[in-house]
Amino acid sequence: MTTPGRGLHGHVLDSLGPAITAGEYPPGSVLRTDELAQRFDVSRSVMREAVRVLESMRLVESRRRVGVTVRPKAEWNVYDPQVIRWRLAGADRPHQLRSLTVLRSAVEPVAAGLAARHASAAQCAELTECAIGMVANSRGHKLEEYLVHDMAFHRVILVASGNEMFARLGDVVAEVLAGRTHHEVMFEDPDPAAVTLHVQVAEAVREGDAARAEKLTREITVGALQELDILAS
Amino acid sequence: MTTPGRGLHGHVLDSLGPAITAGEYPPGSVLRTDELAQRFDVSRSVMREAVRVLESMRLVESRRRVGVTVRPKAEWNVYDPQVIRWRLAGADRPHQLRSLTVLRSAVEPVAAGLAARHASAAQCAELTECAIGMVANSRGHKLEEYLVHDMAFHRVILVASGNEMFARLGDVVAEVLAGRTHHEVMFEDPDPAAVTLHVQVAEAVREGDAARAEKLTREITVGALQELDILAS
DNA sequence: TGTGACATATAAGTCTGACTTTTTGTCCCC
DNA sequence: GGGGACAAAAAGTCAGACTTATATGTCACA
Repeated sequence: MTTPGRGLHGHVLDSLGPAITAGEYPPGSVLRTDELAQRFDVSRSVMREAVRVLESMRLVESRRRVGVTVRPKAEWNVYDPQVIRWRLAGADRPHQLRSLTVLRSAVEPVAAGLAARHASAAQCAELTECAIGMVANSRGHKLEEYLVHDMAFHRVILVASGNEMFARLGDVVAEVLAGRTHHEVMFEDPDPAAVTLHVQVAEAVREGDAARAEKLTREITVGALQELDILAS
Repeated sequence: MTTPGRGLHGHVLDSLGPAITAGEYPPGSVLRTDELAQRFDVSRSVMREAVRVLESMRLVESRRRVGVTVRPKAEWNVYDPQVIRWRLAGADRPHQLRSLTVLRSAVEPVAAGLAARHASAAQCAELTECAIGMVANSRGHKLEEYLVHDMAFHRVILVASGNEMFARLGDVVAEVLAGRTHHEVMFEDPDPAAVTLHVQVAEAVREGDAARAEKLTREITVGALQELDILAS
C-alpha cells in the first residue's frame, strides 16, 4: 500500500492498530505504556510514538495516572486511510465495506457531475482508456485485469471532479472495489450492464453532460448497493 | 473544540500544523528534528512524537539522512479533523470551505434519505426540536441561537442516517455552518425559505418519506453552494 | 570521460535511566 | 459521614550515548 511498518513504531502500530479496531480491546480498556513496551519488546520512546499516533487517530486517549484508554468506536477517525485498512483487514470488514459503499453512493455521482464540467482533455482520454480496458476484460474470467481498469476509472472521476476531498477517496474506493473482487462473491464476469454504464459515463464526461454523468454514475452505485443487499424502498 | 494543546507535543503541533497546512513550508521543504526541537525549546523525544503525528496525517515524511520533508498537498489526510481545523484557521480557509460545502452537497441529501428510514423516535423528536429552535430564532438578529440549532439539526440528520462515515462528518458540517455565520457575509436574518426547508425535512424524516427528505435536503445544500457562488449549469 | 566501488558524513532511529508532574484513591481526623 | 492531607501510580519530560541507514562525494579503473 503506502509505506507500512516503517521503523519500529510502525511495526507496533501494525499489531496494535488492527487489534484495537477489531474490538479486541473494548472501549474503556486501559493499556499501560510500559507494559506495552515490554510486550512488543521496544523501548518506551518507541512505544510512546506509537501511542501518539493512535491518539491522533482518536483510537485511544492517554491520561496521566490512568493510562492509555481505548475510545468508543463513535469517536474514531474513521476516514483515516490507515484505520480503514485495519478495519477492512479484520472482523469488521463486512460492516466497513457497507459503510464505504454507502459513502460511495453519495459521493461518486456528484463527483462525476463535477468531472463532466472540469475534466481536462487528458483526463477524458484516460477515462476513455479505462472504459475500453474494462470492456476488453469484461469476458473470459479476466477479473484481475478488469479490476485494475475499474479502480483507475473511478479514481480518475474522483480526481477530475476538481474537489480535493473527493480526490482523496480514490484509495478508499479502490479498496472497496478490490475487496469485492477478492473477498466477496464475484466468480463470474462482471455485469455487462455495469460495463456499459461505465462506457456511457466516460462519454457523458467527455461531452460535458454533467446531469447525465451524475445520473449514470448513480445507477452504477445503486448496483453496488444492491450487491451488498443495501436496498432502498 | 476537542482537546487541544495536551502536553508539550500538542503545543508544538499547534504551531507546526497550521504553518504546514498554510503552505508556509512548500512541498519538498526539509526540516530537521534537532533544529525544530531547539526552535520550540523541547526535547528531541517530544519533537519526535510531534513529527510522528504529522507523519500519520501524511503532512510530512521522515527519512533517514534526509530529514522531515513536507509532502505535497495532494497527499495530505484532508479528512483529519485536526487538519481541517488548521486549514480553516489559516489562509486556506475560503478554499477549504468550498471543498467542504461541495462534500456536504453530496453527503447530506443521501444521509437525510437514510435518516428517514432509520431515525428513532427520539431522533425524530430531537430533529423537530431543532427545527422549532431555528424558526424561533430566524428573525430579530438572533444569529448565534439560530446557528446552534442549525448545527444540531444537521448533526442529528447525519447521525440518524445510521452510517458511521456520515455521522463523523457532523463536526465538519458544524464547522462550515459556524464559519458561514462568523466569518462570511451573513449579517441579516437567515433566508426564510431555507428555514422552511429545514422544517419540511424534519417532517419528511418523521413520516419516513426518504425520497422527499433527500430532495428537500438537496435544495438546502444547493442554497449553500449558491451562497459561495459554486454554481452549476 | 564515464562508471563503478568504496568511504564518509549526516540525520533519523533507538535505548536507557533519572527525574517531574498530574491525578486519583485512600486514610485519617474533625 | 465529609473534607483535606498524603502517598502511589502512571504518563510526561529530558539528556546523552549509541546505532543504522543512506545520500553524496571521492577515487581508481576501464
